[in-house]
Amino acid sequence: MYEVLFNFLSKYMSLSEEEKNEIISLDIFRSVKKGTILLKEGQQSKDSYFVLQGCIRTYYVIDGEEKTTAFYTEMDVLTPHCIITKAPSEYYISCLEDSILTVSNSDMEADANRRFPRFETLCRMLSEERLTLQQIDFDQFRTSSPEQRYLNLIQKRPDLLQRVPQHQLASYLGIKPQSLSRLRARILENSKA
Amino acid sequence: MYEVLFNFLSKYMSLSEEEKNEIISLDIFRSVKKGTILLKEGQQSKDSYFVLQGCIRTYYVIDGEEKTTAFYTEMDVLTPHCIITKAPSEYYISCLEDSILTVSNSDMEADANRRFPRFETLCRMLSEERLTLQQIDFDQFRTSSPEQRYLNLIQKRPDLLQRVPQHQLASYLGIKPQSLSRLRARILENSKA
DNA sequence: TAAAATCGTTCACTTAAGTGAAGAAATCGG
DNA sequence: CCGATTTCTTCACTTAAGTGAACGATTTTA
Repeated sequence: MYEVLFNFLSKYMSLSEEEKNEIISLDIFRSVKKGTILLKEGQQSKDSYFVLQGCIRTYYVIDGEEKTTAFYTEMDVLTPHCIITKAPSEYYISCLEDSILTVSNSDMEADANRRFPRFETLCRMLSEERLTLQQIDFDQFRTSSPEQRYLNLIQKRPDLLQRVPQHQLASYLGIKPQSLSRLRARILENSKA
Repeated sequence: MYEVLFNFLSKYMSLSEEEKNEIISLDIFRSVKKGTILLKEGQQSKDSYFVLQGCIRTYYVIDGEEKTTAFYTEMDVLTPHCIITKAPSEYYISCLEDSILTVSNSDMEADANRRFPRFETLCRMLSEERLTLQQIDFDQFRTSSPEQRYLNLIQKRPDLLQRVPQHQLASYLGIKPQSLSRLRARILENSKA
């Protein structure tokens, strides 16, 4: 299990055995059942998640409707907004599948940053990279139609189509479930003709 | 001029006179005329920008049409995607108004990160904060209609309505200029009735 | 300052998304 | 294994965005 984590980290830096042991000693793995709510609207939390296996999602409840805004799968890091904004959470985090996560407290991270410059470098690089990749996603979302977004999703994250209910994908694409259903029928129709 | 920069940085950490002098010695200020293209599609660059005064924007050219995806105004930092992706730029960066920027090379930043742990901490905090704020923006964009996005823009960045041409705002809102024009007329109509 | 380019609005028409309802299919829970 | 819920699709209708064109109004620039 640690191998998956170390393998991920090795993309950014090589770790000494000592450092690996230090990480292991933190005992941060957690198994989470499908349906578990990790964070509720209004709550505050200091926990960040790294997905080793499975899928978690964030969603808002607006006028009684769930609006899914992100899916986190293998090798993704989720740091709840409320940790940065220091305000109660505006959204929910829930577990879409039985998952294995690492859970790290922001105090632990601050401590690690203080003690290991290399850890801080890793965090800086990771968040700079995430920021840019997300900007690219946002740009793409802004500049394309729902249909293009859907076709793009098929290319970029085909696994989501298999593991996520359609109505959750719909709000992720910025439309209603009925529209996604219609849009899919339209695409199928056009590819036939 | 340095005061504006130091004032910004003081939100994150206090700087010693030595550190301030070090920054001054880098000589990174640059005055840029309206209309100047700072980066072209296909080019690579190592320069990042901090806006002290003025406004710059990023835009893609898709099917011959400009699609504006971001505006950077006072106290905003723009790190071009190509620095992180290490690929040619997919978009343009252009100067909307006569502006005063700081221009920093990514080699300089890497050097500063190596020499000053505090600088690296600052960069980590800034990019973690930017990442979260941008996620919130993206969530809001996903979960709202063009009209809601426009009303939201009036609240959040009223200055943009004054300083940016409408057709650039339109693509920023994910719609066509004609639709923005109509949408504005509709809002005005409704607020009268 | 005059010609050219850019910009914003409007119009008529087309296309696609939102809405509310209904029903079939799949999944879940006891 | 069966009933209940959830999920997905379809339909008819409404609303809003896309398209192409036209026309002033501004701004640019030569």
